[in-house]
Amino acid sequence: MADHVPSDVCQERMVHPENLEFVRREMPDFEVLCDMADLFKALGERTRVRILFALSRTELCVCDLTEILGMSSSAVSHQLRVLRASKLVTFRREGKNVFYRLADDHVQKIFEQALEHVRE
Amino acid sequence: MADHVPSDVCQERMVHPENLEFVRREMPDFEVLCDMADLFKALGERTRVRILFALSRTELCVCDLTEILGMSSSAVSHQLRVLRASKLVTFRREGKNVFYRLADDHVQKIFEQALEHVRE
DNA sequence: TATTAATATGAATAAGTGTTCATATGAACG
DNA sequence: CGTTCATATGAACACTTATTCATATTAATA
Repeated sequence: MADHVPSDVCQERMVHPENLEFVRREMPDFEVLCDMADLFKALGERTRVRILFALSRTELCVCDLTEILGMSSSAVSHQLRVLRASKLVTFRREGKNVFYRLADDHVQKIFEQALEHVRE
Repeated sequence: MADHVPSDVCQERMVHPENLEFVRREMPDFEVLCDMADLFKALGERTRVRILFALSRTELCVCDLTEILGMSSSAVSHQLRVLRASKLVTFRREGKNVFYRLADDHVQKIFEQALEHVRE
């Protein structure tokens, strides 16, 4: 009967301590994980995915994007703001137009994996 | 003065038609893009990123996850539900425990790219 | 300078989402 | 069978967010 008597420490739950330690050792910092979540949050929206996919083909001005998406320039502009904040796009001004492009090619690679996952 | 007279079609905006056509030709279907957005939406949350990172190291039961995250089992369970719905995790039952693991390794590759993007 | 086109932004509203709390299910075990 | 532990789920609340509308900015141009 003695074999289920708790040790000096309280029994708690039936966890797997070796797993806990292993995982804790390898987990990135909480902040880094939050930054990643924020990045995915920026990617996790219909309009923004469509914008990014369009920009993955070629540089485009806001006006082009409104045509491609069939949305108001205000709505597009608000979403571009989010993408700018996440450093997913950069832009340059040329006269009255502002041209947007992808900030780097991480997005493309992430999209490739996501496409594969979706198409299974 | 005749050179800015509209043609038979109304003038609309100063878009770049060659870009529009090029992008439209290459864009995946709207549905596919929505599925991708939903995938990123599932990835775009602190708790879920932490869960997935933990599972990327080893299979874990819900109880282990509550310990690692320092959260209630209810909160964890609700998030696992979302991850299940997005087919990001699978699970198997073993007695009273339910063990979760990543559904495939797309997530790992996506995480690698995201980490690189965050660390720049 | 006044006007117009392209883009940006603030406020407001409607829809979505994460956690907690209470409760339910499901399995082992006395 | 009744209890206990592990997990799941429904409802509610607080919080976030995407779009629209109105308005501001910025640049070209008459």
